[in-house]
Amino acid sequence: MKFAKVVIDQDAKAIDKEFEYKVPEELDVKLGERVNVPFGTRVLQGFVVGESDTSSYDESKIKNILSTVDGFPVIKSEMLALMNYMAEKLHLKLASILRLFLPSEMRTGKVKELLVRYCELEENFEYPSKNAKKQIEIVEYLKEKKREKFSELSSQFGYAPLSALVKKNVIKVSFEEVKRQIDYDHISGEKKHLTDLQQRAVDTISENKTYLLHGVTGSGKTEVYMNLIERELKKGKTALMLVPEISLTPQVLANFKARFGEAVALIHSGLSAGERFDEWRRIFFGEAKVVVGARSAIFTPLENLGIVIIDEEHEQSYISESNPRYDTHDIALFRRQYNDCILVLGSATPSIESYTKALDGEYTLVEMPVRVNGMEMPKIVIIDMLNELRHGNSEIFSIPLLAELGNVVEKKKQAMIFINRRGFSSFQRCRECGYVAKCKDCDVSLVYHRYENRLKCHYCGKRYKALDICPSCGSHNIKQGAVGTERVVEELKRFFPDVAIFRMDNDTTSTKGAHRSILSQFREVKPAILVGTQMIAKGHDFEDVILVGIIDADQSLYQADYRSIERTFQLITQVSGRAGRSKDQGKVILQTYSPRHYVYRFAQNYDFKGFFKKEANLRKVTNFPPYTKVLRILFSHEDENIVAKEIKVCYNKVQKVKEKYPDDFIYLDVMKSPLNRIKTKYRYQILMRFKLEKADEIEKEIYNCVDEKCKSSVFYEINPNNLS
DNA sequence: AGCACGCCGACT
DNA sequence: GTCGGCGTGCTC
Repeated sequence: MKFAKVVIDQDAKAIDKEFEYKVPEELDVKLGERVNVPFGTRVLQGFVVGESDTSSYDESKIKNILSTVDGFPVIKSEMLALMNYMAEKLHLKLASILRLFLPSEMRTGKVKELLVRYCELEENFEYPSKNAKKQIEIVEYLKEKKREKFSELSSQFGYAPLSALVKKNVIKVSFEEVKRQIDYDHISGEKKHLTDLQQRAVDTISENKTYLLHGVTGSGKTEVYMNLIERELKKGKTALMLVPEISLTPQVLANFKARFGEAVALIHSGLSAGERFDEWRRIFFGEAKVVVGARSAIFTPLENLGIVIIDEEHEQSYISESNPRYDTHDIALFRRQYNDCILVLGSATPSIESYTKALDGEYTLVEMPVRVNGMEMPKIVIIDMLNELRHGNSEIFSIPLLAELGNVVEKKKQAMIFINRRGFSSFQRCRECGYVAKCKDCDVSLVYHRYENRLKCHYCGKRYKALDICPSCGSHNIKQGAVGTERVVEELKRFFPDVAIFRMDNDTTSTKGAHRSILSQFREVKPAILVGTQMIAKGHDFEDVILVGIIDADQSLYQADYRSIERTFQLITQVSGRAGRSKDQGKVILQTYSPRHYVYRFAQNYDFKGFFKKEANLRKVTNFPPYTKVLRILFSHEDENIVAKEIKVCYNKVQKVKEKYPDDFIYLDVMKSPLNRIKTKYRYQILMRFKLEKADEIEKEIYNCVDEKCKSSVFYEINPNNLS
């Protein structure tokens, strides 16, 4: 290599490209290494992402690489390929992609290897004098043990005699790196016997392709995953397993640690900087063969990958919504292909996208329709809250829910109350007839904006007057806003003053470990009620929970988002899984103002296939993904005039593209983002929806529309989850 | 990003 | 005259 292509490690659009440098003879620079390079008047760090014998730039201007940073390539070749893929496909900055591949600790340099001082006796040491009793003890101890931690000796015999021995050169001190230990629950790792269904799944998932594992809650997917991983390990391969929120699922980690021991590395946001740094290096240098982690773990540098698993593949947390924006599925598919290995997407309620691909043959469908213990799913009772109102009950809780709660208390069992509160915006609903305002053009629910007292469509930006009279029945009884967890706890205390009530939401779990602590407290008390948001939907299995109450199931149903119905189905199924893990069949009370909505009928019968058919058909006729593509381009800048002007220029160009493909575009418009100003930056967006056939072609043209040197920062998002 | 260069106003 | 404002443009 005479010339190296270097990406400067700076998060700026203007310099986000490859710069060429000469590699000096005496310097051994490898592809993927971090290097220090002269850049303008400064010295900056960069990544070597390419090499060649010739240069494509004025050679007299090409400078020398000054030095290497780590002495080995931190970016492996798979990740370089992934960088190029992500840059082209997702239009992300090269530097920001590369940063995903390294623990941030490596760039800031703040975290170092954890070094521990070890003590050993010098070869020809002078025996301490008779008076120095402690020193003699230490020497005798070391004669026996040969080697011991400085801190251990110090605490056992005292610091003074120890340091005296070191000073007299009786004891030699050396430093050794120790990896930080990560906290997890210890359980026994005995291998469970697989049911026929599980065994069949393990046997089926054997070719290097993508599988969608559709297994009902309690069908024992984790055990299947572990067997698959074991098989790959036996072949000398490595395994990557992603879970949605690892801090919420401690038992998954405990299971893996018990089964695979030291071979497991853990990557998630709850780790301290030092822990993450250590785990990353254990993976990089091949010590760890199995990685369990949240979204970002998809970028871990495991080599010789045999299997990638995405558990609960439908979860929203697999999509990164802050930059760089990416969908874990795309990255997993890339890595599967690159390594020619197995990819398993597992879920009790697969996403419409994934299930569609499975039916189309793109993924192979594997089904586990029965629970391991043969137990029935808990019975779901749908309560019509309008009916409750009509009968004079305007409380948060329906009569049947109160009755069931009373029953739980009497039996000294446990209940969970789930509040489906997402985001901070809400819809308006008529309390008489249940009417919810929808956008005329988009068929999504309108979102109520308090400051402006208006209803807005988050898809097309159209604004409507807020409701004061119901257009459907003429009632003035319009309600908005969501019921919070705090309020529910208050109300519960009124009805059950002597029962232990726990609350779990963002407010009560902000400190590290709070989550686990609330759950373990709850476990100890009977009778008890746990009130919480999404985060109680996952977590430990509680044997004594025989009742789950869903307060306002509609909350997620009327989100201004084409995926809201799908999400509601997933949520109900998941929450219901919390009830009846024991001998008693559990019960679910689901309170809704739209009892006739098909999502509840299908959820009640645990009929995923029926639901899928209905929902997929709706997406088809309303032209939403997976049958079309939604593309959002978000511009943001401090100066509102600049964003507005720049996005207008861009929009005009996109319109030209639309004219070129008149039959493919379903929708195109430009608007302020619903969250117009965030962190002093004004946000404007172009939204469009087009058919799939020529999507790649159209996308390419769209990307060319954006002026390379515009001042606003620009983000692209495909099929965004929310449009704020 | 961050630094140099450059072209304008008000100061010892 | 010259010190310093920040607009523009470049960095292999």
